[in-house]
Amino acid sequence: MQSVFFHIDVNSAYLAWEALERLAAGETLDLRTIPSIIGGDEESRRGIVLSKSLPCKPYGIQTGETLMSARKKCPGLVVIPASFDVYERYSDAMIEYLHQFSDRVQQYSIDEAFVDYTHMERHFGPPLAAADKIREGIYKEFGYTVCVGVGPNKLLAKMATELRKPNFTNSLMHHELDKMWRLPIEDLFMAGRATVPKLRQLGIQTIGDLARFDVRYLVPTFKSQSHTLWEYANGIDHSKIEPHHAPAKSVGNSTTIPYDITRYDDANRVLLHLCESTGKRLRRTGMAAGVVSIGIRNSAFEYYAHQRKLTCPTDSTTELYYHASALFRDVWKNEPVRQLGVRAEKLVDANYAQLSLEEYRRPSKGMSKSIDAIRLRHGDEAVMRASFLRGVDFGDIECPVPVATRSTRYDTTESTSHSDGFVSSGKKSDFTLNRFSPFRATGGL
DNA sequence: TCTGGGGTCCTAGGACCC
DNA sequence: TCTGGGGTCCTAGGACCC
Repeated sequence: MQSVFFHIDVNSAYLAWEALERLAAGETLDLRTIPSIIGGDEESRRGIVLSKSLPCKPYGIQTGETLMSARKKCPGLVVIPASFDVYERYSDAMIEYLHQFSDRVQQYSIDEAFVDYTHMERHFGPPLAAADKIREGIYKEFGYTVCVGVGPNKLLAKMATELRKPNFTNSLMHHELDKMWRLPIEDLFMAGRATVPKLRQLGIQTIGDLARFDVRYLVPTFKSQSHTLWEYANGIDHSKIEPHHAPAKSVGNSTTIPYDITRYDDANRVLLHLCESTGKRLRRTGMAAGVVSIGIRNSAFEYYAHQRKLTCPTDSTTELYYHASALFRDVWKNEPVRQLGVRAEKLVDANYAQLSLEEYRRPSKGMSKSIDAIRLRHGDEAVMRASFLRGVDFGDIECPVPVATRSTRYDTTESTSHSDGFVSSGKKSDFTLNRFSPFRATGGL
């Protein structure tokens, strides 16, 4: 029995979903009918184009280019900041819809999914007809267009989706491989920025060139990657649908600062903020970090990271911050910093995480949880760290602005020099969930 | 074009142990 | 002792994806 897979890819996902969300809220203008993009924060002036409407095409606006550059190309461009929580809702609805066609559905990213259609023909007809049914069904049900790729495996289904856009069904079966072989090598899945120049060096220009290449001559350059690349070029892929997203192996947050940070204290406050959001996500998912890492990008866009294994896993903001700050102190080269990141890695179940004696003595863990609870009820700004009260403007970082008149101070009894008091501001605001990506973005499919 | 923010996986070298 | 080899852990860095 020949396997059949579908790959579903939402056309201009963020923009389409944003447009629909606004129409549903009563707006009359459909963003899809004017030159518009979903991009970063306008004020930080460092955003990029994440998604664009079809009318952007004549202006040559590309996904990934800076907002400034896009604006130059099209002065009347409408720029909308991304609302990932909204897009996740639309994404989840689509996944649920797809389940009527097969119980083997894999959410691959926020706007892509795989469906294993093997053995399902008697329910919904031949693959191409079923693929059209999905494409038209999604449009009827939700009002946006998708491309559907049909292939004998996930790789070819995904490659098929790219053949014609938007709103098409394409097939790429084994006997149709020449459709893919004609494409330039950079169109191959896993042939990225670093790999493509090396392949070209070997005289490989198209996917077909790579398919015919003697794999032995790839090994010196690409090592273990050689066989994967060669197999992909030949349409070979044995990966299975993974219907349940695997538990996250790491969580983290990073941010680009609107101006380059040059002071140690400013960097620390950004780190603290990042530790708060990371810690909150850990606690919400019941995980604890066995490794803490920080990432630094300097004004020359060079990136370096540092990590540290913890003697005992933690989900406490204060502990994350203690380590993040120490790591930063260890490696910062005293150069202007434009981006900072904090990651929690080697995640373990917090319930099984071994607690050190020190942890027992500290109130920090319980306190982090209490603060989460207060914020859940009264908003993020209901409780804030005293160190934020100076109210430095971090632009796109949601740095709480002090509004406290009557404040209550909670002191921690921690012995670390990095502890911060918390201040209750009494201000109420809606609680917004931190963006959480349940999706796998792996090296493979 | 001067570049966001979320991830995963692989490799290689050094430390350390037997 | 001037000298082996294998295994594992830790860390840094690079590559890819959306």
